[in-house]
Amino acid sequence: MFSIGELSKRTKVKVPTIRYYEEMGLLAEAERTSGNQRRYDKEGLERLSFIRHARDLGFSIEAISSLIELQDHPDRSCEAATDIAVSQLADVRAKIKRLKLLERELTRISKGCDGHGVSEDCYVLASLADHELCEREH
Amino acid sequence: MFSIGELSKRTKVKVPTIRYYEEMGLLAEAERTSGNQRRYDKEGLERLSFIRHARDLGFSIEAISSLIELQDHPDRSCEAATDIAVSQLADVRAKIKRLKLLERELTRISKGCDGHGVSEDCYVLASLADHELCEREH
DNA sequence: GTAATGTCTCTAGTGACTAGAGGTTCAATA
DNA sequence: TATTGAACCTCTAGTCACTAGAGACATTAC
Repeated sequence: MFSIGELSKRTKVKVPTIRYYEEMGLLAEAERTSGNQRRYDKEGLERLSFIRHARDLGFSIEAISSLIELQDHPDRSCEAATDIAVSQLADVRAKIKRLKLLERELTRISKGCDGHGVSEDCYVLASLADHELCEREH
Repeated sequence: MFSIGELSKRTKVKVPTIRYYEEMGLLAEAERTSGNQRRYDKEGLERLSFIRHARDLGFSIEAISSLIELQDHPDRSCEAATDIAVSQLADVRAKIKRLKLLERELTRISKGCDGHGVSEDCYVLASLADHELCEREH
């Protein structure tokens, strides 16, 4: 059994975040010492690692809730889990797509001014003021 | 002179968002009718278009504030403006990089399970539980 | 026994909005 | 001119996933 600080060190999840996950129902309520401090075991550690990893991959708290629910019922179909992963993947791909358009536009805009002039003639400011100056929709 | 609803239509920025921008100091306080309703002119329209475009490109409210400050002083050096744009570009590139790693990992994970089994054997869930199953850091 | 560190709960703040309540004003029609 | 209905006003609170800080209590090392 170890403290919340120890759990934090092992999982690299900050202490207040652990408490937050408990409040959100992602982590079961921890056992307490006689002095009301939380104590964790291997199971708590594994669950938090799971959450941490899923968060790192960009899953929402809600999605992680569903995944944990499935984990707790090993006999259920895992269709929902793959659905969540696939939708998360689609999300990531959409974000990449959009960011690439932005990158293109920002690169163009940045190159338009070397920063040595005055604001009145700045291509960066002009570009932002006038969408027409953009190469394409973004 | 036109109403906030009209401004909203022309810029595609929602009405409460316009009020929010005013509160944040991005938009000057609008003139009011005798009945206390906001009225805008061409200048307000142009400024909001500027904000909208910058937000679309992912600039933060704070960054936009600085850009507007520069816009209002046409004689100042525009170095700060190009700095902001360049740093925004770096930001976008960093995000793309990270998302590509995620995409790779999520693709691999998604392919590992067709969703027809039970949760106990699900590769998606196993991957999330065990970071070691990942190809690389993400 | 004491001191330092860790932990507790609670409230409030972050960014960029969005939603809703309850009331007022405007513009178009009868 | 009177009425209606849409648009507008302010204010508060909610979103997401935390993060920060205050003030009090517990644990651990010496």
